[in-house]
Amino acid sequence: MGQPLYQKVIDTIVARIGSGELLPGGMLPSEMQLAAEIGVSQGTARKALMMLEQHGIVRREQGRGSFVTARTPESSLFNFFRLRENDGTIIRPELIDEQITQRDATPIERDTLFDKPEQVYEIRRIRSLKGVASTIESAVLPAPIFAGIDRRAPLPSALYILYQQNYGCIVLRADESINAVAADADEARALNVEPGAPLLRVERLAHDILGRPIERRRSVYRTDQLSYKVTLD
Amino acid sequence: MGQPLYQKVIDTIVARIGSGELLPGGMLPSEMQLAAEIGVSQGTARKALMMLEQHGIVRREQGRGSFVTARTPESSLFNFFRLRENDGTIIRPELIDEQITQRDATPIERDTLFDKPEQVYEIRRIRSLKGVASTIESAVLPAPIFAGIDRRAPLPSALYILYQQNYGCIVLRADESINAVAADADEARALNVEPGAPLLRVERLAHDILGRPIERRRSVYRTDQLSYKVTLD
DNA sequence: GAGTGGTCTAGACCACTTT
DNA sequence: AAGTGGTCTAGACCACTCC
Repeated sequence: MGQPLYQKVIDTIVARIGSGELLPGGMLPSEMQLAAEIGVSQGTARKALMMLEQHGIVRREQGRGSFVTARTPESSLFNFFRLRENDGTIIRPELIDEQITQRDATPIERDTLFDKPEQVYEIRRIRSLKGVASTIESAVLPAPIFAGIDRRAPLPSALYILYQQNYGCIVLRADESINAVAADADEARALNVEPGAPLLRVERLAHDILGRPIERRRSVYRTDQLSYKVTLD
Repeated sequence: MGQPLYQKVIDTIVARIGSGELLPGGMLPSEMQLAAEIGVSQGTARKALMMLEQHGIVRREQGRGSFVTARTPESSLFNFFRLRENDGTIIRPELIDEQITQRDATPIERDTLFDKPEQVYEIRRIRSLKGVASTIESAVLPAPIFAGIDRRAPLPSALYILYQQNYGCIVLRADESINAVAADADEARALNVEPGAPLLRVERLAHDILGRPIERRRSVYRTDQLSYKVTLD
């Protein structure tokens, strides 16, 4: 055997999720069923399920079963939206403005997004926090994967739920690059600050359950009242 | 049994590390030895060791053994120092200036640091990246735990190695709160930027292997050439 | 009561490192 | 050759959920 048997179990389950055979929130076969199907022992199926749980791909509940991780609007939004009150309280963003366009991919977009798309959708949004316009976001998606997303406006606040429910893309990881920048004229107007005021710029590349880079996002935040909070380990 | 047996194994090992009986980098007993010592099966000792490995507390190597995680200057520094080149390359900071003082703890320091210390050490440093003064840092430590650290100046660039090797504190987790701020007069002078220029302010609370909050740190970074990079999942 | 995952054991064989 | 961790199996009992 070139690879461990539990890896075969993992691959099988991830493939079934990716193909839509297993839906987010849906129940997986039990340890015994999986073991019998794939031809391994119950302990090996168990190890695979535990590893999938560690990766956040499945959730296991004693007495009930194993389920494909369904990111709720709450968990999905706040796992990747890190702005918090200074005491750590979560805040619900509210949509102020939204534009969706389809256009040619820039060279860097084509090179960094999955499958090197020639066309992308760009979702531009301005959202408020606690009644104050606080975020400007631009999300860029490969058009082949998210076909027709421009006809779904207005989009929900939690985009990743939309990706999951309508396009089968479960976002599990995002790499972010953070800088302090001075507000330009457009940003100052949209966020109601002075030009040159310090803003937090966050550039993100989000990956789905198969590790495919499926979204580039650039966000600009006011952080005079709120903070970006993260844990390192 | 109120708690799982593997938890007993974990607690035993963590206690031995915390007490100095097991040193960072040192070898742990084998799975069989641990099982015999604590009175569990080899599989249970194995599970405990694997969980400790996931938490980054031990490292396991096939054919060699299990070892207490020794954070090298490289891994320790760059796991918690997130400034990178825009392409992700790591950068080695160099010390420009350092001051260590002992003083009364502020109320918030006393309340958030381990054991509510009345006295703290404060380490103020300015460091350069790629030849440009880029970071101002202030680390605040409980004096009872870090007794005499003020006599160790000049300190190494990787403070967490010092904490580990001389005070038995292995830093494994840090909660950070990030804001974009405008440079004040002092910061502008130290970092050679205009007053009001955007800077990244990072406030950190670092916890050791026992979960004790042992350092408050406030850093201010220039991010015009570099970026703070982090992965969310 | 039936089915699920959680814990624990005992043993086997393999791959790797060290002596 | 001896010792280590890595994989895999088979089986037991428990705690929990659902019917």
